[in-house]
Amino acid sequence: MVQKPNSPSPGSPAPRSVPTSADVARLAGVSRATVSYVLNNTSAVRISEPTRRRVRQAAKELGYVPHAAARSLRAGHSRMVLMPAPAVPVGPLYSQFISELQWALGRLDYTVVQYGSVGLHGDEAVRAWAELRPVAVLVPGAGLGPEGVAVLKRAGARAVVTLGPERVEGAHALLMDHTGVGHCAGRHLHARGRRRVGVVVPEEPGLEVFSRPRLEGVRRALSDTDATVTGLPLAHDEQAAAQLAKKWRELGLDAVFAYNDEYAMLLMRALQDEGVRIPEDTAVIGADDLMLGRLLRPRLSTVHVELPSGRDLAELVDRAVRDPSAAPETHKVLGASVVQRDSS
Amino acid sequence: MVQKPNSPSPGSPAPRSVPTSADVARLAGVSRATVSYVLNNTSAVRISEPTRRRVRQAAKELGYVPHAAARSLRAGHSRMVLMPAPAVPVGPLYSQFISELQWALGRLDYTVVQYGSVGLHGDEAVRAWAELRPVAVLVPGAGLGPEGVAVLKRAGARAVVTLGPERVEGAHALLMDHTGVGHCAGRHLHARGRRRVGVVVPEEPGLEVFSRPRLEGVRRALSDTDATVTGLPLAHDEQAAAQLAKKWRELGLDAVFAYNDEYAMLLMRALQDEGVRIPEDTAVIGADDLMLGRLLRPRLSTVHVELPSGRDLAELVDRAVRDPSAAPETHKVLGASVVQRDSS
DNA sequence: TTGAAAGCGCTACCAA
DNA sequence: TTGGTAGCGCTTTCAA
Repeated sequence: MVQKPNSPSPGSPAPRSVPTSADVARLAGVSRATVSYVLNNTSAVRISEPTRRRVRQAAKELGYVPHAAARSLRAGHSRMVLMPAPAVPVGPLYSQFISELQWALGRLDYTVVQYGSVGLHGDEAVRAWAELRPVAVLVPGAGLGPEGVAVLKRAGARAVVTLGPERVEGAHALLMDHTGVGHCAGRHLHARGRRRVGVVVPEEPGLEVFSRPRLEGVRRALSDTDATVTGLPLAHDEQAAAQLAKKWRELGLDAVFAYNDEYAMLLMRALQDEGVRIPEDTAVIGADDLMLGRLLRPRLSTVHVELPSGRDLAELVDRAVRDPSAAPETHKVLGASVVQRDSS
Repeated sequence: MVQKPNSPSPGSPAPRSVPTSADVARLAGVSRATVSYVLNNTSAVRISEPTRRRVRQAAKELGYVPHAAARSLRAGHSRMVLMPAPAVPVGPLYSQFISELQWALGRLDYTVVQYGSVGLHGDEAVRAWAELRPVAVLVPGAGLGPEGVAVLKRAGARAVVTLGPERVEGAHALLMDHTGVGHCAGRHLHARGRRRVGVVVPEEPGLEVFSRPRLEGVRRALSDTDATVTGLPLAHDEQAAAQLAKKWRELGLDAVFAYNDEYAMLLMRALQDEGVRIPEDTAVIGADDLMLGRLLRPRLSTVHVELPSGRDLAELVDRAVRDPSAAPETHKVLGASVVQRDSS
């Protein structure tokens, strides 16, 4: 390891070691305490203007940047909000939600960090998050159990919020109940007189969290009726769609809920190529209300999904951090409503 | 602030303070050093099996999780690779690239962290990153200058890699030259006999980094020909597209490069609604080779863009971290090739 | 107005 | 085989 040179040779771009507040103090001819006071604008202490200038000058000269880890170690807490980064490419809706959330939390002076936990699983992942001692953890999807929540809290997390299908003991919950999406679609198709309903279930791994409840929602919507529900596994791939379309007539379905707009587009094209008329022979409805649905012909009916606003979640987090002892809040946050166009 | 209780009342879920290695040591009846040895499997030191068991048992009992900040403070370095999280929702290609990269770096025992720098700008952002003392920083897009690189390096970053349009002094570069994408498209359209070429330029903020070079690339491809190039500002919005389509004939264009497949779909639909025949009246080509292009009719020609593999970038990072003194590498990594289908 | 020093949690050196 | 302890960089109390 490189020794810290007391007097770095000036001019040469040698790999000098990282300047600390002690270096700044030395250069400015003051103590480390004074440096801290000046750079943090500590109001409880009056520092003369000339001293301030000297310190700031020295800091700039050395390119001093404080060490966040040391700071939060000393402080005993940080303002880091941790979110595991989703492993699967998730849609534009969610991306926008994240951006909004980051912005809102930033305004409340939190730092949002997405942690790449691609390789890790369950316990391991939770421990890795806990090591960072975040003040709050936002966990999308399922996979976090009550033990996980306990680990995080014991590691000092003042708020744990799950964004997923169900409550988890000890954590705040933004209930994103995707059965509602399916339910909506199912009711709609039934109301349009359809009785043999197919439901696309993506084969891509990682999407089960959404696809299973959406299918279940359709089932539930139609359980007390004479309609039938058929799950249709489908890869996001032209060939797979063509294959499915080929045996469409023998499936005898008169409607399909296509998981989301992208799968709907895929399937619709395949069906049209196969001569299936939409919506006469088969009604199609997607979900997520993406732009592309409006551009298809016939225009794609869809289930509009309303995510919570990033601002609201940010406020929940802030509230929870300020009063960790408050009872966990549970909010149902997934609005679902049908946007009928021409495909159903 | 809560005082650390020496004997936490058992049973009650009171907000006990976070257990430290000292707590584990106390409970196991050993020293902190021994705890560290056991939990880190330090091979240089032999600890008896009974002691190991006692330590591990105590750690589990307390739910002990080491404090990453303290550890890396002590160690003088971390294995955190920092990436600013993109502010604008970026496509599936990029998302997948990130996932792959995270996975690959994870295998090399790095921890990837996406830092939400939505509110921050330039200098501020760089300082915020530097405070975390990452061992490497990967910066997508433009916006990082040589001074920024210097700040990061002075803060101990052993590697700085830019993923953007141009080299930055002192940093490794993955040159993603989007002029190549436009150039490809321009050449293709010219070869197909088109001479009055429109180029869609998204109005959405944040996309200029890509759209400007793509336009420039078309310009360059056609600069020595008799063809003309017209920039076409367009919002990602049905109405805007309809408006543009309405005045299409007076624009007198016989071809358009639509920035990417999504804008291409948008524009194509508007043109078709306006009775413009594709490709007879106007050839259309998109970019990014998304699935949706294959589903359009006519099938959409596109510029296939080849991002670098996550594994390659991970290896570059690792190499750079191991030998920070090595000269910065520069790689051109944006493959671009036309996929001709039926729209051009 | 400024400085000396303690201590956050951890690891690694040296001594026992 | 184990323990004592210094010290990473920072903030903050207490004293001067």
